[in-house]
Amino acid sequence: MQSRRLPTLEDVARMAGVSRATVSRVINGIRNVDPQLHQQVWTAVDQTGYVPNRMARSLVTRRTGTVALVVSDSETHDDDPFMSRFFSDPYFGRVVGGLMSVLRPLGVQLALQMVGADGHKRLVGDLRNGQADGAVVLSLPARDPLPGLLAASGIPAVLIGRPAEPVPISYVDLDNEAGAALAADRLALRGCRRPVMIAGPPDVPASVDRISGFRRAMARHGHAWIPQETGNFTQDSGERSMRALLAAHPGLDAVFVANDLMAVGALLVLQDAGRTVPDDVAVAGFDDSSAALSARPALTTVRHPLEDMSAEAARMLLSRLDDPDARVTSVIYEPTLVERQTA
Amino acid sequence: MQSRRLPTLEDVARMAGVSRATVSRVINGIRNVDPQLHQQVWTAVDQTGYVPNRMARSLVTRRTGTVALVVSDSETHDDDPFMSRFFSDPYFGRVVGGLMSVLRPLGVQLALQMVGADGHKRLVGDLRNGQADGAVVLSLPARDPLPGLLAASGIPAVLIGRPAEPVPISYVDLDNEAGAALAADRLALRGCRRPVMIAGPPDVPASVDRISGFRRAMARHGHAWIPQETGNFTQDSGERSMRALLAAHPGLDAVFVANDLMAVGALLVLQDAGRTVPDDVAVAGFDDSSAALSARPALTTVRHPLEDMSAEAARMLLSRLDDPDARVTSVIYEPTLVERQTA
DNA sequence: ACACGCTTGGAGAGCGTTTTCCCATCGTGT
DNA sequence: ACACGATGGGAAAACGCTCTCCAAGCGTGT
Repeated sequence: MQSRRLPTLEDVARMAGVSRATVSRVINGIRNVDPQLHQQVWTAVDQTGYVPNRMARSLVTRRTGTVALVVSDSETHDDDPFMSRFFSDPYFGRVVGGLMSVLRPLGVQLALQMVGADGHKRLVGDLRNGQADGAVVLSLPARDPLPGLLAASGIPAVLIGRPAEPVPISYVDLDNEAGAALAADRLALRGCRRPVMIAGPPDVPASVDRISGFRRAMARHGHAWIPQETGNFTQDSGERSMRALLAAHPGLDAVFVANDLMAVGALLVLQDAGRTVPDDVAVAGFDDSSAALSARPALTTVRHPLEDMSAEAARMLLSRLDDPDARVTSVIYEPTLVERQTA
Repeated sequence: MQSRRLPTLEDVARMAGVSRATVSRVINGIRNVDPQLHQQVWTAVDQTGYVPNRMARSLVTRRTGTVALVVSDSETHDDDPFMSRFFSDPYFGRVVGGLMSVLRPLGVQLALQMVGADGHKRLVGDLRNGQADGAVVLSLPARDPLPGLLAASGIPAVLIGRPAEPVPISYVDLDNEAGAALAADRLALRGCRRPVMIAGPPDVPASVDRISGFRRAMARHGHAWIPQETGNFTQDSGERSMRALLAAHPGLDAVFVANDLMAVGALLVLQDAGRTVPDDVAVAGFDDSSAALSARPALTTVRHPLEDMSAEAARMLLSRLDDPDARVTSVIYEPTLVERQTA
C-alpha cells in the first residue's frame, strides 16, 4: 500500500495528455490555460489522488509554507525542567491558539523550535535554509542576542514582547506600564495604605515595565516606597514571595502581583495566614489567564489580550513574507482592568 | 545581506578542492574518507558557514526530520472556539512538553497540524508527501475515521489515547478504568453514602472508561446506582454539572469528577452552596493537572502521567520510523492516586 | 610477477517541482 | 492579404542534495 510510489506531476500530465508545465500551471492557477485542458487536468488529479510534493516545490520556490514558533529556553536549569514549566503555563497555549487562528485558515504550518543558550547560530542557519519562512519569537530573556541575529540575517521575524535592547525588528507588545498603573490606581482607589508587590524575573522586559509602571503610579498616589519580592512567574514562587512579604511587612493591605499564577499562590498564602481578601488585603494580578477565574475569590487582574496579540504577530509576519521590504513595525496593545473580587 | 546566495555543497566542495559527493559523505559521516580531506572539508564548511538545505536533502532521502502533532478539532462549534479552549487546557501543554523532551535532543522538528471534520483525506495526503515523517495524534472524538485512514495508508503514527474502534495502530494510553476505580475506592473508604459523578463527553473513549471504571468499582462497594451529569472538560461545565447534581441530589456526599478543570468548578460551586469539602462532600478529580494544586482545598486526584506517555509516544514513533516494519504496539500506563485534601 | 580483492574519490543520474524560454497559433487592424 | 501583438503549450534548465556506479590506487596471496 504505502510501498506504491506516490503519483507525481509527470503521472498526472501523462494521464491528462499534457506536459508537466501545464499541469503545474493549472494547479497553481498561474497563467491562463484552455478550459478544456484545465478540466482534463483536474480530473486527472482527482483520479490519481495527486498531492504536490512539498519538498520539491519548496526547493525551487524557496518557500516552505511554515513559520517557526521559537521558544527560548536559555534560562533552563537542571533542577527546573524548563519544558514542563513553560509549556504548561497558560501563556504558551494562548499564544499557540492565537497564532493558529490566523495561520490555519491560510494553510500555513506552525513548527515548534526551541533554542538553547548555544543554539542561536544554529537556529539562524536552520531558518535561513528550509526550516521555515519566518519566525515568531517568544519569551526571550533580556540580553538574548537572538533578535539582533535575526535582524542582521534578514530572517523575517516578529517578537512577542519587545526586545530588551533596541533592535530593528518587528514586535507586538502590551503596554505593561499602563497595565500595572491600572492595577495601582485600583488598589489606591480602595484606599490602601501599605501596598506591596510581587515582581517577575528582573531580566524580562515585561517584568521591568510592570514594576516601574506600578511604582510610578503608586508614587502619584503618594506611596513613595513599595516593598517588593521577586518571583519567577510560577505559583510556587508566588507563595514564597507572599510569605516573605507577610513576614517583613505584617501591616500590608494591598498587593500587586506581576502575573496571575503567582497571584493565585499569594492568595492561598494570605488565606492560610488568616487574612481576608479583599477586606484585609486587596490583591491584583496580571494577565487574566484562566487561573484568575478559578481562584476564589475571583482575581481582579489586568487583561492581557495575548491571543489577539499573537494573531496580530502572525499577520505581521505573513505580510512581511509577502513583501520582504516592508518596514519594521510594532503594535502596542492597551491593557484593561478586569474587576473581580480581590480588589 | 540576505540577498546573497547561501553557500551550497558545491561551494564547499570547490573550496575544499574535492567533489560534492565527498563533502556529502563527510557531512553525513557515511563511508570512510581520507583524514586529510576530512579536515579540509570541515574547515571549508566552517569558513562558508554552510548549512545543508533541508528541502533538497528531504527531496532525495524522503525523510523530513519532522513529526506532526495532529490535533482534531472536528468538535468545534461556532459558539465555542475550539482553539482557545483546547490550547489553553493544560493537557495540550503537557503533551507538547513530553514530546519535546525526546524530540528536541534528536533534532526532530514538531509541527502542529489541526484537522477538521473534512480535512482527513487532505491530512493523509499532506503527510504522505513531505509534510512529516510521522504523526502523533491527539484528542480524537469517537468514530473519527483518522486512525483507520492512517493505518490504511501506512503512515507511521502513534495515538495518544486508544482509538474508539479497534484499528491496527500503535498507541499509548492510561488505564482510565483503573484510575476511576482508584478514586472510587478512596471515596468509598471515607465512608460516603451518596456518591455522584461528573463525566466527560460520552464520545471520547477516555471518558467512557472513566465512567465505567467508577461505576464498576462503586458497585463493588455496594453502590448500584450513581447519579451522573455530563460536562465537556471545561471548568464552566463542571460548575453547571455540580449545580444540577446539587439540585437533584441534595444529599450527595461525594463526587468523582472526570477531570481536574471540572473538579475545580465543582469545588467552587460546592463551597458557594455552603458545603464544606471534604467534610460535607468529598471530591476526587482526574489528571493531576496544575489546577489540582492551586485549588483550595488542594484536590485529591488521579495522576495521569501525560508527559511520560507523550514522551513514550514520541519514542515509539521514532522507532517505527527507523524500522517501518515494526509491529504495532501499545503501552498502557497505570494511574496512581494523589491524596490531597478533598477526599 | 600477476591476479584479485578492498578501499576511496569523482562523475552523474536522479528526487519532483517551478519557471524561463521559445514556438505555434490565433485574432485583429490596415 | 499581410504583418503583428497576444495568447497558450511544451522542452528543458534549474533548485541542492544523495547515492549508485565506475575507475583508480593499494596491499596481499600465490
